[in-house]
Amino acid sequence: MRLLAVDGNSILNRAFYGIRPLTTKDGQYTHAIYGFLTMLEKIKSDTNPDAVAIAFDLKAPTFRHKAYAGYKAQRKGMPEELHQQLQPLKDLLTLLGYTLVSCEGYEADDILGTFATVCEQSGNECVIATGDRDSLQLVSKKVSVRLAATKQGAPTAVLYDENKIMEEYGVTPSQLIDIKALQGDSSDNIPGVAGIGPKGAGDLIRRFGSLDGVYENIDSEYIKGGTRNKLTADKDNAYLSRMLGEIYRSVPIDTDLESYRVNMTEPDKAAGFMAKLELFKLIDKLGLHDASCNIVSTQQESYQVSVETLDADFKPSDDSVVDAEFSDGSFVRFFVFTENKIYISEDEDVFKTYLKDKNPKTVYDSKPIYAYADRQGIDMDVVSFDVTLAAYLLNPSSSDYSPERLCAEYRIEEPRLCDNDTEISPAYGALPRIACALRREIDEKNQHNLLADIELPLAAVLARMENLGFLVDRQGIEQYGEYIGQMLTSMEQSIYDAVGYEFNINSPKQLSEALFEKLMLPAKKKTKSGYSTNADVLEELRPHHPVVGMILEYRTFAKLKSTYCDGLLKVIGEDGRIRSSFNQKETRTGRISSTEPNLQNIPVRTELGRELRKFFVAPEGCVLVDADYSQIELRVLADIADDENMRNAFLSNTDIHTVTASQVFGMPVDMVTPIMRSRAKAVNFGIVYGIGAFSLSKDIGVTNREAAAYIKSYLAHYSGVDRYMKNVIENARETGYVETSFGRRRYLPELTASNHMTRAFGERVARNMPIQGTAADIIKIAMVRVDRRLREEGMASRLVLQVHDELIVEAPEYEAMRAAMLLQEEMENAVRLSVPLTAEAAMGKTWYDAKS
DNA sequence: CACGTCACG
DNA sequence: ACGTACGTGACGTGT
Repeated sequence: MRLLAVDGNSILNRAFYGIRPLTTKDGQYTHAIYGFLTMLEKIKSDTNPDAVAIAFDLKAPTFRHKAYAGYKAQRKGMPEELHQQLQPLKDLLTLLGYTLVSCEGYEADDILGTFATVCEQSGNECVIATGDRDSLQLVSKKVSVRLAATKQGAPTAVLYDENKIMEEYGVTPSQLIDIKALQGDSSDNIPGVAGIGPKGAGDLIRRFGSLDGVYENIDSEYIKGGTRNKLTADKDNAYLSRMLGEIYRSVPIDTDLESYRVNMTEPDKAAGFMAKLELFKLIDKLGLHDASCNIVSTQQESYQVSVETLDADFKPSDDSVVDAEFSDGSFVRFFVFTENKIYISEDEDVFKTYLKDKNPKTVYDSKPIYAYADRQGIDMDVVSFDVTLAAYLLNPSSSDYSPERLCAEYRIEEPRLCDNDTEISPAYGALPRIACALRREIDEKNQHNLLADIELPLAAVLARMENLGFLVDRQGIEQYGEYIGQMLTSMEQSIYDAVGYEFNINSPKQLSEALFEKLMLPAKKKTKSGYSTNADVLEELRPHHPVVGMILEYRTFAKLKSTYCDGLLKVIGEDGRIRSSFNQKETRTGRISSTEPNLQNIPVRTELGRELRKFFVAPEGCVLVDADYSQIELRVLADIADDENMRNAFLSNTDIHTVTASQVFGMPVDMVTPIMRSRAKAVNFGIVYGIGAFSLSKDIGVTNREAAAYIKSYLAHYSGVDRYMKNVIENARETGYVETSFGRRRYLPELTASNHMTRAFGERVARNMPIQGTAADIIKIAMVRVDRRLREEGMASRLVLQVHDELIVEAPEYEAMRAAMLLQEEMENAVRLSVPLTAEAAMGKTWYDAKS
């Protein structure tokens, strides 16, 4: 038979460092477990073993059989993020039916060596799975090694047999031990012979066959004087190293291969265990998906739901959930999920009646339903519950709010569906239970108001904005694009001339060849795959060569052409309007995002780019009304941090950056120079983002030291902000999350990481999210109110776009002034903070003109 | 599909 | 000793 012998610790290590970190909601790391099992599956499918043994080291200190006290004593303990995955992995492997092998005083590779020997002697085959090349010495006719590695997240396992080793090293497997005896291995504390490296050691062993052979021929003409002296001086070390490097092969373990057959007795438990670790992909991969639902609800009886056609009107019961299916915006069918039944109906009139009904509605996903109602001219009430929005509030870091995922996450059983002649997934049958669980958790976390007063009504507003779209001037964009295109062609030529040959300027790879190899410009910053050519770097290089400026200009033009001209032209509707999607469940801070196209990043900072906004227009007889908050994030900060100085700055209505400059530089407001103001402005931004002196110094071009002094002075003068920044992190460490003034949460497992970078990132997020998130809450409230008032007051003006601190309304000329007043009023009064909120409104025929 | 780059708040 | 501000989305290149 064929035994697969796995070096558990080695594979776990490879998985841990080879895959990007992943945690459950509460911060338990799981990526090494995930990586281990995908690797194991990969090797199993490559080798098709009859039995599997998984070897683990026992707890340190493991001195194995060698009487060498220093051996591995300096090896660092494993990081906490890895350690916390070890026991769960072992438990899971056991549940999956694998036999684990450990032995006091021996390391995993000794156990592998023992299996290799036993198989060899009994005429069985042994495949060793490890990430450690040391085990290559075990290879023989009957024993092969699968060397595990992760290539960009995907597991690979290269086969090493005798031929492959000869090909790669030019020696036999056992000669590898002799090579290592000479070259040593600092990571394993194997000394070797000082001054002999991999090359020398390989040459010697290939020539003389073994360590003994080398020393027998120590005086031969083939060994040069210098090498001879080194070998003689370290002879004892060489033989000690040989002993240390040789894997032990007689560990007292069960060597009856029959007892290592894989035997999973409780697949349900195994799947449940993985569900707890939120390793849902893995459950699928191991073919355990259905089973998982049965265990995750251990207390409940397995239940079934029947699927029926809805044949009459219905009054949805309190605990039913509705979902609807549309195709190109047209109604297809809708579902009513109750505890025991799923009703399906293709009757559009029944659905419309339901929408018009005043009963409370619990739906799976409300936005498409609002959008449909809006298109049908149905004035439907705000729903009372939306499953996906509730799930988003409970964990905005998730990227999947499907019923399948929610079932697994909230340990809710997926029912068995009877008479199911639709393609609907069984998890939908659990929607009533999911909704029930989410309601309870929303209440527990005090997020009911956030859901009911902000997110639920906002979904309807977004749906209407999506339906309406933003009118554009197609011809204008086309002409602008043609001009940009002509400019690009001529710039392209100038760049080729300046560099001396033609290449693809859009390729960072080819561009860096041109700049750093052909033109020999000094490279400043590296990326993963080469030298960076980003705008910061090019800006520094500008004085070195005239082509650099041309490339920078080329880049801005290329961006305008591809993303904005070509990109926008592709998505203009037949009626000349562009309809973006607004995603309410995307960001971890509570902002909304805009896609296909993204209308939240239309250029504004440079004049040429800003011109594009002239093609975002109001229809005949209408104008655009645009209002944006002034310094909303800093006002929120002043409020949240309860900082008296900053509050007073806003109360006195003086320019915040000027006030900050006067605080930081210690001088009266009227002595502040433009340079000081602009530096203070950068500090204000930096503070909101979680600041570091290094980045600040780079941003404003002062020394690290000066930047640090600015920050210090800032925090000394804004002591409330200083206090807040300290408190918010401390709090987040205790509770595991941060939250906005309105109770929107973000969990921060990063704060417990042992990696400095990761933890520092967590801390910056902790400082930033409550600020950015509260600002997001505020403008959402404003949107709900603006939309409500426009409709209640019978006005024809409508919201068309939100850009984080800016709202745009399309208004008939006759009511434009009124819309502008309404907009500004609702934005400023959306909430009451300890500082005033101000919004500036302006109007014009185009977005360009309507920006104040 | 990942990466580098760059557009916005 | 490490790498360097928060949050997004789209495009082109290259594996």
